[in-house]
Amino acid sequence: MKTPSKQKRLPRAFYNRPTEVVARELLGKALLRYHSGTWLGGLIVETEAYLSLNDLASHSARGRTPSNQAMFGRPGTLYVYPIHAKHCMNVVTDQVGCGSAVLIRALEPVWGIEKMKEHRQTNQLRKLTRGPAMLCQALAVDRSQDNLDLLSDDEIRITHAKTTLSRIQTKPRIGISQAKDLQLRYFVDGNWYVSGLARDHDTPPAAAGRLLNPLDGGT
DNA sequence: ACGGGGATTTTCT
DNA sequence: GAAAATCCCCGTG
Repeated sequence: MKTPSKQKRLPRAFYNRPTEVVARELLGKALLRYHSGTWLGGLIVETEAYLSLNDLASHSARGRTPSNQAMFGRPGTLYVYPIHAKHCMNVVTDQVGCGSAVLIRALEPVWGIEKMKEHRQTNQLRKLTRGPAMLCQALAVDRSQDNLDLLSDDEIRITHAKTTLSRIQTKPRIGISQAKDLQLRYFVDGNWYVSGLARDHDTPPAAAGRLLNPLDGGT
C-alpha cells in the first residue's frame, strides 16, 4: 500500500488538547483515505469545534448514547454520524471521556480526484468535498468507519502536509439551532473549497488566498 | 410504535 | 431564497 505522501500521521498528543486548538491546527493537514486500491483525500480547509461542556449544539450535550459513543473515546478516534440520509465525520479531541470533537467540513481535493468524482457523480471539482457530507461521500466514508483510530487504521489517516496557509477566519458554526453565538468555525480565508455563502470565498484556485498543494502531492 | 428534528445537499423559482 | 428529499436517532407513550 504505497502512500501518496511521505508525511507522518499526527500523533495522539496533537488531538489530546483543547478542541478549539485542534480545530484550528487541523487546517492545512492532509486527510487520506485508502479505498478500492487507491488513495483519496485532500487538505483540510474548514473545521468546526464541538465542545464537551456548555455547548448545546454538541452531540455529547445530552450525554452518552449508543450512537455517539465514539465521541467519548480516545483522542484521535473517528466519529462518523448519519444525518439527513448522509454522513459527516469528526475527530475526537481532548481527554478520553470528554465527548468533544472536531467536524471536518471541507477539503481542498488533492488525491484520487477522478475516483472522488465518480463517488460524487460529478465532474465539477468544487462539488467534491465542499461540505461535511460531500467529503464523506467523496471519500466513501460512512458508519462503518465510526470509531476507527486515525493513528493505527490502515484505511484512513490524517498526516502533516507541506502547506502555506493564508489567514485563518473564525466565525459562528453553520446549520445548528442551538449555541449559534459561539465562534467555533475555522476556515482558510478565501479558499475556494470552503462551504457556505459563495461570496465569502469565491476566488478560484488560480488566484490568491488559499492553501498551496503539498510538495509531495501526487495523483 | 410514533413522531419530530437534525453539525445536509440539491433543485427549483 | 425556499423547500424537498430522505432516514437515523431518541424521547415519549
